[in-house]
Amino acid sequence: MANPYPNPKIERRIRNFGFRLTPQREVILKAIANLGEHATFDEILRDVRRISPRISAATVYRTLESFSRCRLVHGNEVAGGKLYELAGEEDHHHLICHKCWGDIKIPATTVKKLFKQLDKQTGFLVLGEHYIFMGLCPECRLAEGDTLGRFHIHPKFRPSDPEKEKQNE
Amino acid sequence: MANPYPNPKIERRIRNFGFRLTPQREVILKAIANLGEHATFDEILRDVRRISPRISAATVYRTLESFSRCRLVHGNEVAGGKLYELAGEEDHHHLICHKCWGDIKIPATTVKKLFKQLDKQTGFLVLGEHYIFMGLCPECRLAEGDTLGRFHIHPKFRPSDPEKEKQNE
DNA sequence: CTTATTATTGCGAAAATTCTCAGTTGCGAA
DNA sequence: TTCGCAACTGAGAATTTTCGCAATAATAAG
Repeated sequence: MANPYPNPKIERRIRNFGFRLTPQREVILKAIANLGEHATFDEILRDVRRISPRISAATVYRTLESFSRCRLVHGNEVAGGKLYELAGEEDHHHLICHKCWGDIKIPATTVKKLFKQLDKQTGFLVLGEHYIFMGLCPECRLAEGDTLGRFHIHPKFRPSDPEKEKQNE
Repeated sequence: MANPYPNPKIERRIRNFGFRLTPQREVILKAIANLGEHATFDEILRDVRRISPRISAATVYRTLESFSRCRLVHGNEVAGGKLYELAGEEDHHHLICHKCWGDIKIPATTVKKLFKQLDKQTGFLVLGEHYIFMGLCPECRLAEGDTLGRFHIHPKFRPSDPEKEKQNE
């Protein structure tokens, strides 16, 4: 999607951290970009293998870790599993509804105010630029009834999900 | 520490969610309470086995999951691993310094303001009551130099940590 | 271009986590 | 108290994730 691999900014970032550019990493980065906002490990591996079937799972795990370290991708634990996303130009956070799993993206500036206040009160400097806040979106708030309390599992991580079945063939 | 097991509030919570009280869960809950603020799975399992050596790891995994669902414990991904803590009376959040790993606890009310603002702007109702914000504590901010950028691993999860060695014998 | 250094890779093994299943047992209802 | 349902447990299998290692190849220096 955004930031295809041959990108001087990205290359510089990787090298600045002492990491190296390899063909495998090119494929993996492209896969994450293609998959959009929130990709699971399985989705990434599948996409990677479509291009280069010989890339090992271990390499993908390790690359994801490396990319996280140089903040090229964000890896976030969400309701039962980890979701990856390419770190774009503008910092942002997510509001994810744990009922319909809708995702509202908010600019980092909205949250900056809180962080400034925390700084004033405690002297602590918050550095993360990609937090996920769980809760209820406007629609689900109205159509409420049960939810509150129960902890739902993200559809992508549910064992018997129609979405997942499709991909398994 | 707080909230030892024979506790009507806790029992009610568990049953309200359709979960059951068992001797194993009593031991596990006590272990988490004993271990204090942030316990790893290994620490919990070790503590549990000291009391009841026959409790299986699978049971501990499953119990931790169940307790999380009824919000009796908070499980949080922190720099390379998951840390568990008993959900106490007062909701709170954590500011963790990724340099010295100090932990500043802040009352939930401090963050409520942000959530209210998010509500006003988007209509989204944030429900989480136990977020962890990573960054730099007042001391490490001054003594800075390198850090920024690099992603550190929490001491409890470092493969060759003196802390961990002690326990392994 | 050549060379030395060292991060990276793929493989198989190891470790961690989840799952399956048959037997138990908590607990609500009678 | 007894009964019956369904949640829970332990053991082992299955799966996922990490690790160790020898071979490879990206990078920087000459």
